[in-house]
Amino acid sequence: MPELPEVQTVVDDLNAAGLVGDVVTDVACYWTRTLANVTQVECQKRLMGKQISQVSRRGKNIVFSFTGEENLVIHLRMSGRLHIKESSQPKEKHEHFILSLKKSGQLRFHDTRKFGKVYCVKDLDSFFEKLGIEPLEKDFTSAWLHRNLHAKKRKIKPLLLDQSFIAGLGNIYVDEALWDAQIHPERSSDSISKEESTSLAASIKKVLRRGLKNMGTTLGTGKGNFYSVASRRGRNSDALKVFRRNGEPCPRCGNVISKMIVGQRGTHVCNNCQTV
DNA sequence: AGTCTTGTTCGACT
DNA sequence: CAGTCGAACAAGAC
Repeated sequence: MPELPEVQTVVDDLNAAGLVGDVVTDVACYWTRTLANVTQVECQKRLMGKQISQVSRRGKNIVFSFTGEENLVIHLRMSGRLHIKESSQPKEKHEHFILSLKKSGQLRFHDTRKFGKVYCVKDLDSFFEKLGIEPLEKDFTSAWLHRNLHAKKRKIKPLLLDQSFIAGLGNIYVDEALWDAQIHPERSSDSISKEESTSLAASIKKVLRRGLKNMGTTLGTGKGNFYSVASRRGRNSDALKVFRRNGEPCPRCGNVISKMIVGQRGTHVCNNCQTV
């Protein structure tokens, strides 16, 4: 569920909550596979007594950096959420990982579908080695996009979803960006012209920044939907133009928005103004 | 009851 | 090697 704007919203909330400077007093994991690359015992051994020096984001990953070359990386995948609670509050069914802190209480990782992952990482550079470019950083330009689209021969949508190509885009913002740039999701990457690359790069930044401004996209009311740290919903769903709007008129041309499968993912498209 | 899902990875296949 | 496809992970929403 959470893509770049949602993950950044969570990171901003964690920073606003004042986690930086706090110290780890305990580590607990209740679903073995959540803690992906270390055992609970090893994670505990490595983090106990360490102080949080920074909370940041890389792609869809949340990075807690500690003094003494340790990091905790959390990927929310489909249904992960982070909440800060008092240790006296009863543990909920889907809270699978809990980091206890000296001042702030407990950081709890809640994940109904259990796809989320927590990693203990010393060397962030090698951990993120295969992760692609950050779409909101200044090295992500239309020239970069055009050059790299032409280095591949893949359908544009699955390529944009590939985290080793661009880090942080997911199904919602890719559908929105392709609609905004008027490019059909099944176009071959090497068929995208220079002009189209320019509008696509601009559209990607535009939809991500709008999602960020609206503090993320929350769809529906289900438990698996996006909620930020203080269980706050994102307001970006009203700003979506095509995602889950199949059957509704395209806001640009009035043609009915349709839904199709591209790269095994549900895909929303206006077949009139997104050119094949 | 059956189908779908906002993410990622792996192996089989072309 | 490059790319595509289905399955797997797991639970809930519709």
